[in-house]
Amino acid sequence: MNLKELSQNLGLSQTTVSRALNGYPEVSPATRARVEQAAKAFNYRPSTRAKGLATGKALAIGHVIPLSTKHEMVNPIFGDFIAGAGETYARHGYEMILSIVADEDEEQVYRGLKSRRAVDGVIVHGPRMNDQRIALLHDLGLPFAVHGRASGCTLPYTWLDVNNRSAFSRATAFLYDLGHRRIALINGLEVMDFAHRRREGYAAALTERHLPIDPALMRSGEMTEIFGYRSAADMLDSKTPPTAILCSSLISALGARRAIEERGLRMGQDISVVTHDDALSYLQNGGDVPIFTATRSSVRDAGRRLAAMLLDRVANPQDGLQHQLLEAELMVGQSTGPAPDKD
Amino acid sequence: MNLKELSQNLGLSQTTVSRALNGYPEVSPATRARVEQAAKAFNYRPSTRAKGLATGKALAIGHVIPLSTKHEMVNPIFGDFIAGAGETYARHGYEMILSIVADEDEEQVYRGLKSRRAVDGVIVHGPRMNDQRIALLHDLGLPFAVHGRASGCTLPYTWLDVNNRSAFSRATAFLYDLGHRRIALINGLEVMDFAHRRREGYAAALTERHLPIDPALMRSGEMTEIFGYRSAADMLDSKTPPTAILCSSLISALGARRAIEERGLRMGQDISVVTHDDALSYLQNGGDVPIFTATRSSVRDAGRRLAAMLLDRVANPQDGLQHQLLEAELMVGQSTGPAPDKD
DNA sequence: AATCATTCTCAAAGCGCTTTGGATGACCTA
DNA sequence: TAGGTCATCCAAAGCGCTTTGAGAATGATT
Repeated sequence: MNLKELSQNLGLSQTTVSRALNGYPEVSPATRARVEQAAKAFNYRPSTRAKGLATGKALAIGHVIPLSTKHEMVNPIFGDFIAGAGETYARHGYEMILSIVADEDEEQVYRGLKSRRAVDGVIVHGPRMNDQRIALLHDLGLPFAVHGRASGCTLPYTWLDVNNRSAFSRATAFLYDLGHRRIALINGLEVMDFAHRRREGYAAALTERHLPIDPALMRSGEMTEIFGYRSAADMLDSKTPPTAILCSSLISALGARRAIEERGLRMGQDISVVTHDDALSYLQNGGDVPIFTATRSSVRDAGRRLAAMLLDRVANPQDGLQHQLLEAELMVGQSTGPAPDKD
Repeated sequence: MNLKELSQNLGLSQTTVSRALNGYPEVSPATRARVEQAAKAFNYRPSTRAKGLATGKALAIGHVIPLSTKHEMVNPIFGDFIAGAGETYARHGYEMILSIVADEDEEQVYRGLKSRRAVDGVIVHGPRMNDQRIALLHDLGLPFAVHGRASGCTLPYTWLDVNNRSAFSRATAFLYDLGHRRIALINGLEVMDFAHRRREGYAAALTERHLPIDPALMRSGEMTEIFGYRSAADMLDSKTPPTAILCSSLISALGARRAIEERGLRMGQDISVVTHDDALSYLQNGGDVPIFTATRSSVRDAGRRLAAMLLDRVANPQDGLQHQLLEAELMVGQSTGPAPDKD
């Protein structure tokens, strides 16, 4: 069923039917009702392509997901983020177009989306330090919004980020207050902006408290279970092991816990662990009482919000750029406790 | 830059330029080269929408991801599956359109994709037993391909599946051969077809070996870490604990391992564990030597293949339906060993 | 009864592409 | 020279929608 058939069916012109369906005022309520009813009955929906051609809008938002080139790894948080964004798009009649792409092809993908006029805007995932994508999108004139920020980029842009710096500095302070003095950091890849900020927060909190920044207590890598395990095992086996560990992800925290328990240590007593928790649907941090003490911020909620910000930008390009900085909650669970006595 | 501008620029008609770009024979090689060069120089790409309108193809494939209604959970395997499918689409100039949707809205989403002519076909994720989506898509006349199968559906359809039944029956046999007689199953939700088949394979292997099927040794639920932990803990604490555990996912296997180690048991000696491993990029089963003995099948590869099958179906609707049944590898790792002596 | 404002409705153009059905020469053949 | 083939290229229609610029119909006003 297309517009033509529908309008013939109703004995009206295409114009009238189109206007009735799109809420224009120059249609009588009676006619509008009749049209809407028929549209429903015939399950009529305007062709996205035709509508897009006519209006010049694509009614679609692109998500370009970078593939970590090293391990061809898809960041596991993106499922939840996208679920959140999808909710927003569904509500606004937008489609989500997904490209998963290796770093070296990214520029071509953005250019393609632009020149094929396939999307009205894009979401930038996983920003790195000095991310060149921001300048590229600026040049292309393609509206975009960034999930996170890119330290070192001077250009203004729309973003939504968790306050990673403050989250990790608070977590470090929390451990300090429990008496911990050797606090380790098992971080994500520090070319990623979020990981860089987390380290800054961690380091700042240590420095404020006149604690040394010890490279032996810092690890950075892709946040897998095995990376968490190896990093923790390695540090725990050293001559001066940490009494507390700060993890960048629940997945690597699971690995850290394994290393801890494997050594006969009890998490929350012998060793404290704090992790960041993205509140992923398939990786819940325990039930009512969290297992891990965590800095928590829902990535799904971030998806909802950032998508809304981008749609807003697309609809009102003249408005100023929006930013949202979300504070993570520090939730105390069973994985932290006072530092054990030294002796 | 659009076709009109490009052709004016070249002093050719739109027809010729279009033909040159689309590989039609009635264009001289010289002209074609000139056109291609200019297209590259101006970074011209035909508008997807206009092309779609003119050809009647959408040049897009829809992926409808069901949201597990209970916990609003996005299946963690879908990231890798989609990465694989995306590779195929990129190679063929197709776009991927994603909808993440709660069960109750699924029908509307499929109808919408069809009536808006937004996609040429869809991939069905996470088929359940007697899945009604298959009949729906059949009725709608929307080409589709299923990742998995739906037991109970009599209609023919294109699918790609891991041989879950044989994988789990082989894994069970493997444990039996090691001397295990009390083998537990920590399965996914058994409304999901894959989980159903895994249980069948498990049960069949037990029955063949004249072992009883003990409901006390079987758990079914969403495959989270905590579910694996609780299920394993529960069974290990019973009067007659299992000596081996079969897990449906690496994530729940991690939980099971935690329960095992928490009880001072050694995995691979006191308790054996076999898990299914989807070879997810962010959840690797150890390095060179797998940690878990596992039935392994790359879900990313499945994405690549199924996408290719669907594109083939879209391009050649008259051809017969394709099916692919992949056998999982049984990889022996460190988590299995002979059953401990009874005495 | 004539005029005007107000609703409501319509025909047709246009969005950027593909594709049909020629048209135009150039080059042979007889 | 006329007729026939090719090899190239083109004008225009059409895909399904929105939107412009008007045209009828209605009712109110003079």
